[in-house]
Amino acid sequence: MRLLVARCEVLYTGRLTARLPEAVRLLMFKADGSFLVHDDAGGFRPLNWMTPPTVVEEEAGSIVVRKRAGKTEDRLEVRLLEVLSDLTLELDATPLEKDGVERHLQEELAAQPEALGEPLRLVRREWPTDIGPVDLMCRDEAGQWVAVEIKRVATIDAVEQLGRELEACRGVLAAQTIKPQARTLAEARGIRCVEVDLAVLRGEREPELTLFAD
Amino acid sequence: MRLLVARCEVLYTGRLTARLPEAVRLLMFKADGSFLVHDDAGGFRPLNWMTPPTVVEEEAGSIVVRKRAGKTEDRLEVRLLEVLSDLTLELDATPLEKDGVERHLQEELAAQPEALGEPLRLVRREWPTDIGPVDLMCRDEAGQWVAVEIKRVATIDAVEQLGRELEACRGVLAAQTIKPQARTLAEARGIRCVEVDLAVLRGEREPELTLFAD
DNA sequence: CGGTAGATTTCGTGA
DNA sequence: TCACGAAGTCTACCG
Repeated sequence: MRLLVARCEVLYTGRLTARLPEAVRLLMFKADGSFLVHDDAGGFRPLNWMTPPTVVEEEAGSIVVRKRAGKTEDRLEVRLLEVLSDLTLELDATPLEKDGVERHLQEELAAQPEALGEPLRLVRREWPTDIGPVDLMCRDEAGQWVAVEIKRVATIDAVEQLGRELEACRGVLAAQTIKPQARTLAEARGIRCVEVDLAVLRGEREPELTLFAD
Repeated sequence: MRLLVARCEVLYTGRLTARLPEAVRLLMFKADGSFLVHDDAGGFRPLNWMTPPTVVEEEAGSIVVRKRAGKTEDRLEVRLLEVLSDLTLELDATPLEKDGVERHLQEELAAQPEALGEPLRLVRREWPTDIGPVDLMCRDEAGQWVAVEIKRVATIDAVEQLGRELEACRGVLAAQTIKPQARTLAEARGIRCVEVDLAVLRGEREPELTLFAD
């Protein structure tokens, strides 16, 4: 990785056009071809950037980062006015080990569909349909099909997505969080809502009031 | 901004839990309180991060970045094993000047709704409805209401969004790009699709075949 | 402060 | 390559 601190002007042309006026910023060149322009604010997102694969061309006082993006070209032009620091270093690249995303929720609910609040029998995970896959396809005690859509946070879009499937079967929306408007729309469409807790599903925590148990 | 290059282990607990095993990485502390962990791959996104407002606590060989997020707390713990570089610098913060986002498309189409392919009269921009605002609300020659939804890239979700409004009026979906599935669904629901070009709307380029005109 | 929609979303996965 | 859906999405805006 190369870290360049410089007074510079940056121009981007691609999906939109954007300009960064002359100022002192951090320019970051990653070994994988990524290029990022950061300043001292704006949080997690760079001001400008380009993701790999890129081509970097450097000349005196100017850097151009290019990338073929469809039929057009994405292009970042950096005009260097003053270089304050130029540091190259060797970093490792290790994967991030995550736990708690939607897939884990799906695994737990597949193993114990009764956690959805009624006796359900799992028929298939990732059931392919014309319009897209259903997360869990189940049957209830009456033998009727029940499509289960799982989200970490359910918004109105999740209701729409589930609504597309429901011609001949019931629907259940399961999420760690369900937005009020999503709940309202879901219930108006006959979709049952269940809020689930991953830690409870895994038996790592008791349902309800664990926080205040002594 | 402070740039710390160190061999470290990073633990995140919050919306999920994640761990970065021991390796050499770049730790970035921005003046606004942002904290980012980058390695030499993975493109634009940090491996771990925390957006402001944060509290940073540093002790010998360990850094903790904390943030209150709702009722729980987001927490990043960094165990420092070896510091290879520690650089503090003064950067400027200037805004990015963008052009070509959805709002610009809306401005142009509001000024010339006939660019949507039929004689339309604009009644209001950002018309508030129960379920959300309509980008452009127009009337056609017959006096019927026409709701126009504008996207930079239209997917199936844009069709759904527009479909919610269409009880008593027609719908037009305008975008720079319309995905094939979105187009199919839209037409099945009586929603007309128009692909528009911002440069053409602004008169900066001729419609069609400009690329190959000599 | 909560909810919604936009983003150069980015990123992964499957057809 | 294309298309769709998740993301610790983040971020701005509006109530």
